[in-house]
Amino acid sequence: MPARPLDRPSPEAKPAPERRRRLPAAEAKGRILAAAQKRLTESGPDAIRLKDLARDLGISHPTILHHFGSREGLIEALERHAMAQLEADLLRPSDTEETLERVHRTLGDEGHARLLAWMVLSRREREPLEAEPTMLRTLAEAVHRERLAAGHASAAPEDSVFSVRLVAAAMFGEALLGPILSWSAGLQDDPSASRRFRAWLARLLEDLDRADA
Amino acid sequence: MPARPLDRPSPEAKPAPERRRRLPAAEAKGRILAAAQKRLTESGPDAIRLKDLARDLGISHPTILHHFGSREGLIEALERHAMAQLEADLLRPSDTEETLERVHRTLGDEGHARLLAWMVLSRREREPLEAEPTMLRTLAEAVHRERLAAGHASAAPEDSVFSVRLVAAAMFGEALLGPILSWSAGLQDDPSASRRFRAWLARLLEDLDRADA
DNA sequence: AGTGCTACTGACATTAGTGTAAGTAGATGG
DNA sequence: CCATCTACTTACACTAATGTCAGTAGCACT
Repeated sequence: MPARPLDRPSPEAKPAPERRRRLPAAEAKGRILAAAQKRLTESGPDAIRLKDLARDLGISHPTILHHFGSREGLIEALERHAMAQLEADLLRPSDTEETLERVHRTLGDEGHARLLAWMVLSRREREPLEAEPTMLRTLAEAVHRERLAAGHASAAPEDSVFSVRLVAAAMFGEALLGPILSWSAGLQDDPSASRRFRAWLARLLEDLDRADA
Repeated sequence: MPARPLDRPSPEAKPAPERRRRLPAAEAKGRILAAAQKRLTESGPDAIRLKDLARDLGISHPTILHHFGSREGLIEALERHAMAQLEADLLRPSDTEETLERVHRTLGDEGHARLLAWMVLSRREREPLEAEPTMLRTLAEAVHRERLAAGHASAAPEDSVFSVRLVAAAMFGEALLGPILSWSAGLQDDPSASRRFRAWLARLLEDLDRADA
């Protein structure tokens, strides 16, 4: 039986005609982005292959190209998407320890640290991440106001900036290297080590808020 | 004139016979690893392409395969090489601020943070980095001894572990995200911001060493 | 000098990955 | 109910990357 490549695949042969589903563009893009992010955070930088991604979603790979133009376009959309999500996740205020836990969830379990790291690594030539959010500034200002309100007389604005910077860098490093750090510190498989560390850090930060240097 | 593909490329046509150089295997491997590391830290994860690497070195790409068996073999060798180098760089003791500066140089300027991040990202399935060094443990023990020696009565061993962990995570994060953090904090292009931050952190750590909680 | 070992090379096979062309079919508005 | 728009598909073209093969040549040893 000769194949008729471009015709519809002979309806009488296929048991289930498998009615094709057609999503609105925004919805399709969203699903593709989510799947790409999952692949990236779970399996690393080399895991975003159009065909694999398409297979995950049960679609064909040109569909992805249809929505994003090119692989590069997908990557850019993914970066914008991830940065927006990260910013939204981080800018909800709460008390110190709870904030650290939330940041840890966002950065660690949800894979935003891996995503961010990958973005930084694959960015060639120092071109800045477009539309850089000014999260840290916002946070630092909030911290500074709190310190003043708490009667911390000698609080310098730069101290607050540095505190926030320390937390950001440390939580990012902890999210990426956590298991390695635990191992390297000799606490082989103590899953609570990371949480105790965050609690310890929260206390340290609260001391900083109060201390009158 | 018919080509004679497999013969030597017709000596009378080549102006300079360009005498071939032959290195001892260890030396050749070392050069290849160094070039691979340079590419990785400068241009990101996708930059280790055998042909490009070979061109950098003025050799042919099968030479790399000859020495490392496969691209994967090269990657593994690169990881071992980098971890050994990192450990050697970090385990030389000195005073707090100087240590931070040295760690920053190693992690930042020399690109070990990028390398480490890439190793973590591309590691599939949580397989541990083989031969994990116990750097942090060693450092934490040193810190703890110093605290006791300085008369810090209530020093708990875990506090030292956490201090070291904080520094490790923070310096790693700072090395990778430094410019982004500066930007995000509103200090656009102040190149000394990162150094002032490290000095601030060094003072904080020294306070921790002395504080009697 | 000759011989053996192996670092190294050019040419090629293979595969995998991005992107294109052309056509199919689901939804929506008239 | 028809026309149009576009999400989506299959088949294919092209490129680039890893890896193989057979052969070349530098270097050490006798």
